[in-house]
Amino acid sequence: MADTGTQGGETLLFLTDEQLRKGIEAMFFAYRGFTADPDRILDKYGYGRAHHRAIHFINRQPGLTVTTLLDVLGVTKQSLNRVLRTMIEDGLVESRVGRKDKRARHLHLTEAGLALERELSEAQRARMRAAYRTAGPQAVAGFRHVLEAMMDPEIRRHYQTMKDGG
Amino acid sequence: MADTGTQGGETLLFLTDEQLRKGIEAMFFAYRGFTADPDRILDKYGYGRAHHRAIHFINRQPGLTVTTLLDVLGVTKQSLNRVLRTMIEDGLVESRVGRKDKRARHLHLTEAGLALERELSEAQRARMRAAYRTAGPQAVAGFRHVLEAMMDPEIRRHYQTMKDGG
DNA sequence: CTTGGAAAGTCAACAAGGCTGACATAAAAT
DNA sequence: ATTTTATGTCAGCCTTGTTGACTTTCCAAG
Repeated sequence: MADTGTQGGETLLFLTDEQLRKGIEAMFFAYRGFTADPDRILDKYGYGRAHHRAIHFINRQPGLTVTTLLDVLGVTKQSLNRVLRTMIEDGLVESRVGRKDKRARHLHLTEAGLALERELSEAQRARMRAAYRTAGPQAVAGFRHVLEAMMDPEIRRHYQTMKDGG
Repeated sequence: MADTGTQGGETLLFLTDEQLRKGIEAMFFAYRGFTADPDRILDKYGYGRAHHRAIHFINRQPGLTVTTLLDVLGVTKQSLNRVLRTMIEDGLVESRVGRKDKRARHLHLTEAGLALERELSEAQRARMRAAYRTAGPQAVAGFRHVLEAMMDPEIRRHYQTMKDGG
């Protein structure tokens, strides 16, 4: 392997403005690909990305409260409530009153919600899987490492918390 | 180094659904970080992400036509025209009638436009640079590799074209 | 020279999904 | 008893995406 390591000399080539610009464009274009497949599916059902994000995290952490979800998504409660309400009305999401704290609402996906989650995440994972396969395990490790370093510290907490199935 | 290579056995751990899910969340959270700094700057001037994207690609390829930009950004001309018009009125962007083909409009940043571009891209590159530095050159190569594999083929063309300063 | 069609721009209308502010209710905490 | 927290809701605003219809300009082919 070529030594692109960290010791000396012309070793920081990867930090040139041009390299950084390419990284920025890569993020922009890749994110488009990342959302393309789910967007098409969501469209069929009259939903949008906001619904997808909510579904994703409710599935990830069933029973989480509205406040927790708000925190993870980083939007206002009015904004979240709009998408949550439609999904509850449509029978994709169930909102259960807390046993201990009766103010809290715990969110769960219904069978229909789980079905949509699977359809969405299968499409998204298929693309991710293809990219991973093309790039190889070492690249995947690097990918994750850079993305993690790019997050805001507060957000990184959410990410890592869910690592172990918080 | 631990062998995470491609030969056999438990070697495809990185393709488990759980690993793929983590990659998906990493993209989501990292993209938030990626746009956070420019968003704050844009807000000061009353612009949005759409303006940033236009500025980025006009700077990248000065003199490009509206149609080309439309193609790169993947939005409708009505949508692009709205942000372009405000930036032309505000004196950030200049639209020059083509010499050969007088229908075509060639877009350039003015001094003011270049100044905003610098402000935006410096902020974005600073974050990128920090992430790159933390992760190291090998990780950066992997990062770029996975992102590239994640793009739609048609989009990847744009990306690679601009690699050499199209 | 006429005409077909591409490039660009504009107007109108609409939708998703962000935002703020104000306010209501229930329940927990002090 | 009072304050704080969690949730939900109403109203209104903004950005940025969409479609559809239409005009002007002008290159290029016939």
